[in-house]
Amino acid sequence: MKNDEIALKYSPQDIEDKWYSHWLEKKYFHSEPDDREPYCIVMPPPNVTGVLHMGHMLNNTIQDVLIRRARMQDKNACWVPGTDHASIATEAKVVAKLKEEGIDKKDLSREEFLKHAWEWKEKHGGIILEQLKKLGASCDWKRTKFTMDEDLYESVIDVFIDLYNKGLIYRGVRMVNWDPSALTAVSDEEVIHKEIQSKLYHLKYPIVGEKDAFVTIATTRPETILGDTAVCCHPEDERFLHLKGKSVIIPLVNREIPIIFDEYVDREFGTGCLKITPAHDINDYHIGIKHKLPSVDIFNDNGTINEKIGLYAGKDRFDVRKEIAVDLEKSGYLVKVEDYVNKVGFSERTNAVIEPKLSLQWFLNMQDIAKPALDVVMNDTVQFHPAKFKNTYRHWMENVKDWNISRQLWWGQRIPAFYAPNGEVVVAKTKEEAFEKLKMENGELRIEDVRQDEDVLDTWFSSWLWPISVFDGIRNPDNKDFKYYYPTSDLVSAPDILFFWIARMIIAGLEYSHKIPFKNVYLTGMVRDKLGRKMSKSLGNSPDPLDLIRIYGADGVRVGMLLTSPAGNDLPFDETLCEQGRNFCNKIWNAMRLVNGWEVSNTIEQPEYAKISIDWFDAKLNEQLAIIEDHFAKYRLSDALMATYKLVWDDFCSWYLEMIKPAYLQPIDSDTRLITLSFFDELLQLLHPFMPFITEEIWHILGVDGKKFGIEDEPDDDIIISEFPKSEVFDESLIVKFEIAQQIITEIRTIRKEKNIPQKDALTLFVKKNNEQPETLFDSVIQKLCNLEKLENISKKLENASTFIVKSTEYFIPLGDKIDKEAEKTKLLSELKQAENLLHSTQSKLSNERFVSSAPEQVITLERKKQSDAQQKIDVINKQLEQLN
RNA sequence: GGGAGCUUAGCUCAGUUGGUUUAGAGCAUCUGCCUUACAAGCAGAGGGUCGGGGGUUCGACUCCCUCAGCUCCCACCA
Repeated sequence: MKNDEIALKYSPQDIEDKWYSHWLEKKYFHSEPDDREPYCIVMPPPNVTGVLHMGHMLNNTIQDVLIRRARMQDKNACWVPGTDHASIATEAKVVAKLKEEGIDKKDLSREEFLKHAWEWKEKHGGIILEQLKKLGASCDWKRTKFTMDEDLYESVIDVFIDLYNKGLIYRGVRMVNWDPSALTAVSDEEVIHKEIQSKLYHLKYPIVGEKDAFVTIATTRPETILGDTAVCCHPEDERFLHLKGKSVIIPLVNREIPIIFDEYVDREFGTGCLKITPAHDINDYHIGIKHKLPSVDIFNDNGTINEKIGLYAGKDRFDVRKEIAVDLEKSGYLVKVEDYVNKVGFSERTNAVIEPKLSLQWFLNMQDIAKPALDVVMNDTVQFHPAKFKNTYRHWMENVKDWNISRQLWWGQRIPAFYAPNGEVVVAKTKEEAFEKLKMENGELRIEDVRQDEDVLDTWFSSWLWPISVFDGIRNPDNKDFKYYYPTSDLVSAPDILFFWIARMIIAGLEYSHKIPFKNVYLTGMVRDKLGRKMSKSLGNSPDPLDLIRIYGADGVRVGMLLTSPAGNDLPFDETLCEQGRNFCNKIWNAMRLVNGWEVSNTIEQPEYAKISIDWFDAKLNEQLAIIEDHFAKYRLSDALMATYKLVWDDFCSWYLEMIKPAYLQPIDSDTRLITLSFFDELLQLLHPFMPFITEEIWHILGVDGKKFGIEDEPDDDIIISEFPKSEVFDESLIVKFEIAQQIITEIRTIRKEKNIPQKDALTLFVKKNNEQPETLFDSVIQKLCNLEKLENISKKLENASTFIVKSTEYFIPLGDKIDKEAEKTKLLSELKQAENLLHSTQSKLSNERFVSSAPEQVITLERKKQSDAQQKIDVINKQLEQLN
């Protein structure tokens, strides 16, 4: 393609869809087992009804970088995408949608409701996966899975039955976290405790048989007095010992309840006297059991007061709290109200205030199966990046509680437990199987009387099998895919689901495959806004990722996401990051336009400056490749990107291309052009995992290897499947020598700027060697970049010249009357001061006997070198100063 | 109430087992340039007593103690 057909600026819109379809067409994303080394990532399945947010962007960009790089390293890369049925969240959405249509879930049968839910899933499910394509995600879409797919569903049921048969799953009445909005129990992990500004109500309970005598209790939840069954004091609290054996009357309710004594009570807190409501508080529940108290449940499932007591029936718990406070005050039972901060549990999914509730649920005993999962993380069989999360993980695993796995919902895997009318329960895969089992106990039983449990399983009870079940490894562990891809390589996730998901996947992996599910866990941070707030829909502080892609291009956004997000660190997101990414795209684009526009000459000789520039960049490239490899090995993707960014922008564009580019309208020799194109190719390959679209486009504009080297029958491959660059041995001394040249060039540029000398006016540079041999290797480059008509060695100082010193070599640029002696003098004096400071510090070290005797040889040699360098520099500067005077 | 981690330039972060001249990077800032690849750019420059205090050491951003501030996780104190 000729340059006049190429846009002046990179325009991503034109090319992203083109290349994405091309990649799909060529089936580059699809993987089948073969004899290569597998590299596999299973995508953390987003909620099927979700839309793409910034967290997904970050997470999936990282996964795509890892997958694309592995693919280019000739591993068999497989990225399995999919979605999660997210039972609570999806069911809540479907219920809300039906409500809008005037349909109440209560009026629907289970089958009717599920029909609506599946319709909703078909309509909205998968939007998020389509959005990921815009980002460039190179997932194996043929392997897309859904946690309620038939095979995954069956795997969940099989696992439930197996765990039940092993005695690890049990059913029992426990105090659980009840979500009055979703109308289901949730696990401990699904409850988020937040500090809430609330009130502490002090209430008087009249003592039975004593006139005008009361005990005062303090509570944050006055509405629960309806369910009180005792008042409790500390057995050694002298203030209350006289109440032993007495009773009190619950205000308004007028029920008589005993005064009991228990060491649980904190004498210092509140009034030192506690009301006991066993049905609605976990502590009270335990005290209730201990003291054999009755339990009075006062709530309906939706958080309204039931009719048991006859007061406030049907009213919401929070309305009643206000109302009862007023009523208590009116009747004289309210002593005072204090402001008080306490922690309240909220439902992770619905944000409703959790109600502790006694109910019959299914639980998984975690104690024993968690142990091996703790070990594999602590001994780094599964590696966490960053490793600091090992601590958090250990703490949770060592204190793991039984997992409430039943949910009072319909959307999900239905619990395979079946009941006979007499209450007998069996766990079986089908109703028929259950019937057979039940019939052995009860010959009279008819299959119509067998009833399946109404509840479904926690969503995480299906996603904990994800890395296994996407390959059908539960039902069919000997299948080819499972044996090849599992254990997967890397998991990219966020710390907030460390327990929900990651820990449980490791547990399930060890229990059901006897292997770890993945070797590395990369934990990203949270995407936050500029003010440090978590991005959320309710705050409206989250940009629409697709808008960002439209504005900055997918590659620009990817770079923006990755630039400042080291593993485990939060990403303070700012659109200017995407701008930086877009600018980088443009920089690469323009470098392409330069290289692409050159006329080639087969006759001209390769200039000296080009030869040495090529040697230098080759060394620099390999040096940086080694560094980038190291960053990747340590999962430091931001650092890998930044190193690549600087290599491309600074070393390649700002230095190398300027060093070799021919004068305007002059042709370039073919050797230099070819080697430059191959450097460009390597850089594009290095960039490709981060910036897939622009690199594929430029790769094709510049022409693949075949065209470039005049070999027309080279296969016409795409960059996506080309080979990722590897570092080779390089000449480090070239890099060090060039650094000196860079200093000289910078000094000359500074002089040009200070003296206002345009680049087109040629200068002369004189070099006077002092103590060391000046480096001349890059003289041709210095001459070219600084537009020097002459570069000459001299043995005497030069008058009326601007000077600078690099190492201990003096450089002079004759400028005639442009020399400002005072300014030169000031410059020299400040340099002198620096050198003297350095000299002093080295001298004081070296004159310290204990330093000389105890520091290692190397350090002392270095210090001596510093000292002599400083001394030399001081001498040179002093001589120059003499001359100025 | 326990536990973990963090505090280095205006912002976001590097800084490997204490010793690489005067602690680095990107962005931002300032100055000068529309120099035919690129103003979404080029060139140059400034900016930090490494949170405070103490200690160990010949030597501390790095190790120890202490104080302060921030963050996260866990926990049934009304």
